[in-house]
Amino acid sequence: MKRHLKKINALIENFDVETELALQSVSKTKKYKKGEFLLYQGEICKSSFWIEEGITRKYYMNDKKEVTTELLFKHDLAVAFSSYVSNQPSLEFIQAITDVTVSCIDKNSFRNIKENHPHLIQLDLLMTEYYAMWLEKRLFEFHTLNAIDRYKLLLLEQPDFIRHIPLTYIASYLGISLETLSRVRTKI
Amino acid sequence: MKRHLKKINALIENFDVETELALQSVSKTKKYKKGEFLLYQGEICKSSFWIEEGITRKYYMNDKKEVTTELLFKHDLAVAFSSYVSNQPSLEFIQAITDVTVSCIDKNSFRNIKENHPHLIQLDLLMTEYYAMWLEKRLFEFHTLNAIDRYKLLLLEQPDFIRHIPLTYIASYLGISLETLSRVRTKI
DNA sequence: TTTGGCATTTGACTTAAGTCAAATAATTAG
DNA sequence: CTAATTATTTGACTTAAGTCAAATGCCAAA
Repeated sequence: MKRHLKKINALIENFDVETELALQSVSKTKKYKKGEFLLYQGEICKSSFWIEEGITRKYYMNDKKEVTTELLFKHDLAVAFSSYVSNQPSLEFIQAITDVTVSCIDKNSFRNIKENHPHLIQLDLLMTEYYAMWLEKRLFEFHTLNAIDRYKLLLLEQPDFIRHIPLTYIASYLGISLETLSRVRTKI
Repeated sequence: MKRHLKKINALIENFDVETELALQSVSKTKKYKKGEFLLYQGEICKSSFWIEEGITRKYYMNDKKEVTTELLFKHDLAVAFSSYVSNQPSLEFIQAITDVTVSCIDKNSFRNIKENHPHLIQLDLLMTEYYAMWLEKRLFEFHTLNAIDRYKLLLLEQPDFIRHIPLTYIASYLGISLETLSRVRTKI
């Protein structure tokens, strides 16, 4: 996964000036306050959000309960993927859980500039591959680890981030109840 | 998801003859007997397998138990994705569960011809998007459905599954024990 | 600095699904 | 066709995690 991020960075480093400008031309800086929504469930996701600062999460409602699907930090890309790709209403919300600054990239404009900038379609592919690998990893962890071990792994992989996030979100991200998470924490 | 498959097909229909030939030049028909392996755990996945005929599955071992990650049918693409993308040893086996015929596409050759055939990188992107959406859907189903409903959904979406596939594989694909699956089946 | 509202923990109980063992049923090989 | 093997079902019991309710901790605004 890390290796793949390096590939992505290497590609971006090698962008020619034109490509860089094109990308800038379709990007727009936006700011959201803690608690505000970058995307609502039911909306079609028409842009991707490159996190410049702060933390966001993706989640959906199931049975009046929130299921957090992803936690996104500085230099992550927040998108309601299926909605973005297939132009269908999003099942997910995207919400700022701290004040955030994002670089908002319009989807249609990005599609347009991809035509003339081969590096950009490569970037798109690499990012999508990265996301698919991340999803595979997440599925794998749900199948092979119990609540305790999933929490331990999260601590291991994202130690500092976890500090700033309410346990409710972490529990729902780990797919366990808040109470179970609380109990897990005492056992570590 | 269906809409996305249509996009993929539309793209393939519109391939120019050169692209088509290039693709053929890196493809090679192979046959496997029931039970044989297209890929072993630990191998680096250096090709993708387009299923022409038959059924395969992807699975890994966890605690001496098999976890089936994907069942693949005619016109599906079987790849150990993370291994393929990041050149790391595969955690997964790919196994023929009936006699199968596949069109085996060499990864490096495919990467080479992508350079000169822009349609092919578009194809790559669309296929990867499709896989990522499928993974999202699978995660969603694990989080929102219990054993009974996951089985019902499988019956609904892939009725032909059940006919040709031993229950052990179906159970491990649904993430439940064989016994639970057996009990679920009586309750339908 | 107090108060009201979240966030977290703790306790008692329930439940979905797993495990282990054994009994049938269905295929396959000889 | 029959034995052997493999697949599936059934039963009794266990367990990880969920639920509901209450207690405690913690911060932020008045």
